[in-house]
Amino acid sequence: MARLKQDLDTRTDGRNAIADRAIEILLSFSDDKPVLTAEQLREANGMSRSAIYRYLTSLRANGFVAEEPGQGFRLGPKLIEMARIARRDNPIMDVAQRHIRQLAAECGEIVQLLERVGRQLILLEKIDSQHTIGITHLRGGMLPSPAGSSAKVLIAFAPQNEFDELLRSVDLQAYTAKSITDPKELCRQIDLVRQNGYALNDEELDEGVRAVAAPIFSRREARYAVSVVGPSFRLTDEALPQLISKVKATAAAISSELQQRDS
Amino acid sequence: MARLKQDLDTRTDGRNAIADRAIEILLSFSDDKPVLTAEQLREANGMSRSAIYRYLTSLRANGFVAEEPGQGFRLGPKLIEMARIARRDNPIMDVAQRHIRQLAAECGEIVQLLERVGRQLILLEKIDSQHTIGITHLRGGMLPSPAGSSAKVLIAFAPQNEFDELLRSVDLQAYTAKSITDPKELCRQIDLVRQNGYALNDEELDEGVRAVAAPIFSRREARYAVSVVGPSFRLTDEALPQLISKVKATAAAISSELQQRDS
DNA sequence: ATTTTAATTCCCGATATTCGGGATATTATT
DNA sequence: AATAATATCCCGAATATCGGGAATTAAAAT
Repeated sequence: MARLKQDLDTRTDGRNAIADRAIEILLSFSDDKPVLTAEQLREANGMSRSAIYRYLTSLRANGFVAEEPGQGFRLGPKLIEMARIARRDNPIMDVAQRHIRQLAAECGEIVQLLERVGRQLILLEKIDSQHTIGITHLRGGMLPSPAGSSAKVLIAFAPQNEFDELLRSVDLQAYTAKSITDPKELCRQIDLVRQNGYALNDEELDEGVRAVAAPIFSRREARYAVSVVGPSFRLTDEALPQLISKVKATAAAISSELQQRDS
Repeated sequence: MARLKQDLDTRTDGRNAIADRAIEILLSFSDDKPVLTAEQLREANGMSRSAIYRYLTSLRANGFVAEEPGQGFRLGPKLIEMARIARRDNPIMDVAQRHIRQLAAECGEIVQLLERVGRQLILLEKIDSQHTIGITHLRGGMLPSPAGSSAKVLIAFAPQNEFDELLRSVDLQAYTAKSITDPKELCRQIDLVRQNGYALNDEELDEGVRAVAAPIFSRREARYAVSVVGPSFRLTDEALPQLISKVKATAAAISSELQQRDS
C-alpha cells in the first residue's frame, strides 16, 4: 500500500525521491507561514501520519526544524549555521554586498539580490528601506509564478535552451489591473528587456508597487538580478530614469567584479 | 546488495534514514571544507557512485548544493534563503542581535551566540573582532567534541535527563598542554560553572586562545550561550573579571527579554 | 482527580524505491 | 587523436519506506 505521489510534472529521473520529499517539507515553510503543525505539513505534502513524523524526527534531530511548544514546527537553527557557510563560499555574496548596500543607501528603497536556480528565484539578500512606509512583504519567488521585474530579467537573459521553458512557466493570472495576462505582451516586454538591459514591474503584482531590475552576469550567464522595489508614489515616471541607471550601474559593477575573479 | 551503513551509535528508531543521509551529505561541508567533489562526498559518506549522484541531483535541483564548474560542489543558495525565514522566526535572533552587537563593540573581541540541539552546538551568530590580530578560525561545534566555554555552560545547565549523556560525550583528548583530559577535573569545572554562572576556556582547545561564556535561559532551560573569544594576551587575568561580568550581564539581559516574550 | 480529546509513537505486512556494480556516455587532459 | 577522469544510465536484489491502525503519551476539558 505504499502508493506514492509520483509527481508527473517533474521528472524523477536519477533523483532521490525521498530526499526530494524531505526538502519539500522544508519548503512548506515560508514568510507567510513560518510555523506549521505536523498535521498541516502532512496535508500540504500529502503524506500519511507515520510518514510525516518520521521525516520530522530526522529533520528535528538535525536542527533543520525546531518545535515550538504549543504551536507546531518552524525552520531550525541548523539552517542558520549552514547558511553562514553557504554565504561565505558563494562568490556573489562577497562581491555584491557592498554594492547593493550602497544602492540601498542611495535610493532609500528596498533592494533585493536574487539568484536563479532552474525555475526557482532565490532571494539571497534583501535590504529593507529606510522609509517605514514601504512595502513590508513581498511575494516569494518560485516559478511557475507571475513575473516581477527580476523574473523578467532572468528570463530575458536566460540561455537559449532554458528560455522557452521559463517563458512558458510564467503565471499569467490577473493579480492587479495592470498584470500581464497576454503571452504576446509578455514576449514583447521580454524582448524590450533584452534590448534595454533592465526590466520594470509597474504594479503588475501588487497594487501601488513598482520595481526595477537588472541582470548580473557570471561566466557569461545572467544568473543573478538586482532589483529596487518601492511604492509608485516615489518611483514615479520622473524618478525612474535615474533609478534605472543606478540599478544598471550597480549590476554592471558587480558583473565586472565577478568576471575579474574568474580570471 | 544494498547493504547500508546502519550506524550503530545513533538510533534509527522512527526516523527516516534516507533523509538523514541527505542531511549527512550537507553536513559534510564545513568552514574548513567548503568545496567538495562528488568523489570526496561519496567517500566521506560511504556510499556508492550511483547513490551520491542521485542525492546530489536532488539537492542541486533544490538549490541546497551548487556546482562550482571545475571544483566540485558547495552549499547552495537556497540555504541562504531558508535561513532568512529561520532567523525571522527564531525568537532568540530578534532579541539577541542588539545585545551581542553591543557586547562586541564594548569588548572588541569575537562574540558568538550558540544554541544546543541535542548534542549539537549550533553557531547562530558570530561577530568578528575589530582587531585583525585575532582568532581567525574556530573549531565548529558538534558533540562529541572537546568542551569549550560554551559547551561547558550548556552542559552545566542542561536538564537532568540529558546531563549525563552530554557529559559523557565530551572529548577528553589533549589538544593543548592545558586541555582537560581527566573526567574528574571536567566534573569539578562543570560544578564550578553551575555555581558561578559562567565558564572559562583557558587555552584548552587552541594555544593562546581564551574564552568566556554564559548561559541564556529560555523557558527555564539553558538553550543558548553567549561567548567572547580572544587571544590570551588581551584576555589576561586582570581583564577577565570585568569581561565576565559583561558577558553575564548580556546573557542575563537576553534571558529576561526572552522571558517577557513568553508571557 | 477523572474523563475526554488530541497528538505522537509504535507495529506490521506489502511494495515502492534505494542500493551497488558495471556498462555507457560525456567531458577534461595529455 | 588517445587517454583519463567524471558523470549518467541500466538492472536485479532487497532494504527501508509506506499506510493503516493500535497503543501510548500529552493536553484539555469537565
